[in-house]
Amino acid sequence: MKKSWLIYGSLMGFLMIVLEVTHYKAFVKDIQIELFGAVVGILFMLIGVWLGMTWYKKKNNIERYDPSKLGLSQREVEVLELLSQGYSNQEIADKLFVSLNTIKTHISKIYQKLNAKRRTQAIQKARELALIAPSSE
Amino acid sequence: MKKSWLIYGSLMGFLMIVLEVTHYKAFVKDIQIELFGAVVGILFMLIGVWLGMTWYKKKNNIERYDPSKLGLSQREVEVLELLSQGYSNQEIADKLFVSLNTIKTHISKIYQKLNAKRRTQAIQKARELALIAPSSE
DNA sequence: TGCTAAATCACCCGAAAGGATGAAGGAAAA
DNA sequence: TTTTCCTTCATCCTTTCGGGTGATTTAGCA
Repeated sequence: MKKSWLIYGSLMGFLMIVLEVTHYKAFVKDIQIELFGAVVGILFMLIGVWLGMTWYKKKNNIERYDPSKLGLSQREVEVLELLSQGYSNQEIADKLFVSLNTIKTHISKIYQKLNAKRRTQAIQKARELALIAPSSE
Repeated sequence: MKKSWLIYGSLMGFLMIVLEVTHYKAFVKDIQIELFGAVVGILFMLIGVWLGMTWYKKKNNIERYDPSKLGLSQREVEVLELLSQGYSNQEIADKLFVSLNTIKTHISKIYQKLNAKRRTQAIQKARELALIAPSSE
């Protein structure tokens, strides 16, 4: 996080200098403003592309969390796994030999801990955090 | 593929106009060239970030099963994608600028075609068939 | 040009899911 | 031995989902 901002800052600083130089040259040598705009545009576009790719890469390279670091208990992970496999609450309850209410309680806590509002969102987050099998079937 | 280029093209066209206007104003009202450069830079930076993320996303997308082989329409795949990203029907409707009922209809057909009973099951099956991104954000 | 599929939207109704809250037994830790 | 957490279960209530059905418009195809 901090590192990317350092790089970003450095680049911005560097660009300011470049802009200054370009700016004066543009004035002194009477270079057309369109060319100036084009150069600036291309430069920033390139930086933008690089930044975009870097950020996206980082975003998708989240470290695999230990379920316990999120406060998820074994049972909750178990439920989460079945949840992500497309089972209904009732089916999960049957599989784990507990009541429907129990499953609902577990799932409620899973939502809190994963900061999810829906089961599909919980699946999504669990997948991002690699809490569940990559493409479990 | 073609769609992204359309968007890109449109944006470029739009920006050309913006640049033209900015350009003339810069001349007429004697706005400083630094401001012009900054505006151009920020605009292209934004586009660049967007492009970078989009391209990187595409690059990392494994080939997907042909949705048409399952009889899934483009729109249905689109809905399926959002579905798998954890959005509620209402949210999907808002994102696609259609009514909730429309989304429900789409989803019903998706279930039929994927032979799913629940949205979580649809996600599961779509993932198995690689109809959707492996770990789409 | 009539047929078909896609996309859109609506209404009704029951099922499933989710939120809030409380409670109780047991195990582990402080 | 308190305290804390996990697991279990419950009730009440609201929201979301999903099934069924039907309708309209538009675009492509035969």
